[in-house]
Amino acid sequence: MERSRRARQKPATIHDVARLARVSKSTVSNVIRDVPGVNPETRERVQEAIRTLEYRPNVVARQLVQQRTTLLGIVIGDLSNPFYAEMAKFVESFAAAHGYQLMFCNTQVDENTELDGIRSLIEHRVAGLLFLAYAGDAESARQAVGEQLPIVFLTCDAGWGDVVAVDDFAAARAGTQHLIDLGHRRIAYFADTVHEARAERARQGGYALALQEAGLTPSILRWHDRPQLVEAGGSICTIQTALTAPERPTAIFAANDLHAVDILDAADQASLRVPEDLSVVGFDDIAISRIARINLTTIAQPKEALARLAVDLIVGRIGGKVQGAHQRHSLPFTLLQRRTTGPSPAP
Amino acid sequence: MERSRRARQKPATIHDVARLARVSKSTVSNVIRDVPGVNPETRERVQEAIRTLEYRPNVVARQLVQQRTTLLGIVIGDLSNPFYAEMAKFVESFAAAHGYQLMFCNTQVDENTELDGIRSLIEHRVAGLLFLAYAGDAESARQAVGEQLPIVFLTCDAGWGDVVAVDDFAAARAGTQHLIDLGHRRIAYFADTVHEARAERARQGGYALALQEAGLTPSILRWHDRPQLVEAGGSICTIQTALTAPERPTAIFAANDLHAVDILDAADQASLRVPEDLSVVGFDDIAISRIARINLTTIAQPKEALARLAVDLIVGRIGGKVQGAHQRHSLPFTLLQRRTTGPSPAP
DNA sequence: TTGAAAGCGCTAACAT
DNA sequence: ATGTTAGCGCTTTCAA
Repeated sequence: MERSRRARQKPATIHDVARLARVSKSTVSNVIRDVPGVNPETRERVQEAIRTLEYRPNVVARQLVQQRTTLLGIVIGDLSNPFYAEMAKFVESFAAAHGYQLMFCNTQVDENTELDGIRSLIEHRVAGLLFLAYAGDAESARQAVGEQLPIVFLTCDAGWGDVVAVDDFAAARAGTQHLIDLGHRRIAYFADTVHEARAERARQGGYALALQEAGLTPSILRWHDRPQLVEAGGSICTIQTALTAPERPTAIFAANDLHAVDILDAADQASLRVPEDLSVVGFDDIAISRIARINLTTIAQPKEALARLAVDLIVGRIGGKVQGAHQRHSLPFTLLQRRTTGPSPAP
Repeated sequence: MERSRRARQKPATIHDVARLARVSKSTVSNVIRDVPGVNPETRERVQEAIRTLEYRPNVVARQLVQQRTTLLGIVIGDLSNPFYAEMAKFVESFAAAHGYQLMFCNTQVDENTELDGIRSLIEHRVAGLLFLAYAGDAESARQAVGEQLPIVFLTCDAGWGDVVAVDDFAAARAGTQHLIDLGHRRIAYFADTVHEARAERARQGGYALALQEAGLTPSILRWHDRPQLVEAGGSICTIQTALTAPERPTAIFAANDLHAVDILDAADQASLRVPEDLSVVGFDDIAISRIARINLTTIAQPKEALARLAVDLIVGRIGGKVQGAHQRHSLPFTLLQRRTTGPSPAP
């Protein structure tokens, strides 16, 4: 018993199976891979041997000889944002349906770790790379990746590789327009901390255009380093101050739902009523936004469709079914009018 | 140009580097692995070649020859639960700090897919397996895994492998006792849908014991298949009915924060005031529970410490630094009294 | 229908 | 200080 345990410390190999079944490695290989034309009797003998040895094919060896893996690298900005977690979940399930596994790399920490993560993914010879909101420097990532790998940017964009996303610019414009239509004149944008990201810039751009068309003045808020502090037009103050000052915004368009919830929370703490005193629009439609206590007006992204398309696309590229120049897929967004937006308060 | 592109379709190998640098493969290998005793000049020549060829060591080949990987398999119940997403994030970062990558497998879908996922992880020769709330059948998973792999159950338990978790039983008991101390007599438990899981059973057990000691009668609620419908003591009704019936509970202990938020939402829709009419206690302390609009009384788990310990443990087992029987680490929980619990309403 | 043999890219003795 | 060699476990021609 003790002996057989020890003996099995090293997992059985195809060779062990072949010996036990008294066939050659090739025959075992044929059985494993379901190649037709194996004598049923032989097949049974091999399978018997596989069972008794608890043999598990070594994918590492297979990958080496086949010169390809069924691994997809996924780079996630921040898993603790439910939007990305949900996206990752969808991606995982579609990838699995195509026979791909996910190696992942969450990389909020710092830019070098991030690059190391990407490098590690590549050294593992992932068949493709999926970026879910990459925040780092686009150029250095591009260099680390090189040319020989299908890349898909999902709900983000770095200017190279395929892109699957909603039209962030149009979406932000629509969200802002909704506020303008409600009569608001002082509408602020609550920016994401990752201001380099293209998606973030596009959202901000859509916001700015809507304001400009209405003859209004943009005003950008963003978290400062320390909690509860925001930067607004170069000066720093508490979020409560920003929300209650004389020239306070009557409406805020937030870069994402998490930020919108932060605003809601600050408003509550400043005894501001939503939407009577302050309207808030978010972006993403995460699960929590739907409950009665939040009931956030937001731009919904079609998460499942985005994930499916991204996976189909990258799998297509890997298999050579998709070729040619970078594609750009823009899926429709939806403005969900819930209860955090209402008419502008009288001046 | 076109030619050089084509030429680089296949990534450079150690052999290419050796040829270009006019040394042997071993020397290149020594340079890559930072083996001391390489002539500085030679080293420079090799590094030059590596740069010009954009050479990236093939981890797959290395893994094959070294007979080990630096991959950790992580099985996640439900990534869309922020608790698991946050845990996964911590695990990823500690694993990366130890030089390990994560292959992941989210598997709510169905049990077979789940087993396939585990099998795939094993065939990829992950060095260890981390379970974050495994929901499937413990025995079949155990069989799929076999004996030759370090396993750590993190915030869950299947009765085999190391366990890193809080004392779910004691925690649930404490949470329930808090409600009892507030004078509540009809306290229900809102169960997780995954009732086989040991952690879930432990929580339910702690709840039951606290009630029993106080001479009160347990009552279990859980989601039915269709939304908004719950099972309570064999009968099925809407959640609103369950919360407003004559014999309604005045307090609910929920299996996790997500469920607690569901209760809050249902209470809002039934015009029940929290905590005046209904007290609610959760479990996990996810980020959203902290905002003013939720302000959920809950049992907090030390997420970062749990993740760190789990990773240290599994890395220790892999490296042989940790040996012997399965360990069971119980980390302290904290009852966070916030604003969803208050005195029982007068009868 | 089965087997023999070459080799995927790398590491790790062992020689030189 | 560097090179030679023998595999790691598998797939895949090609022969038998």
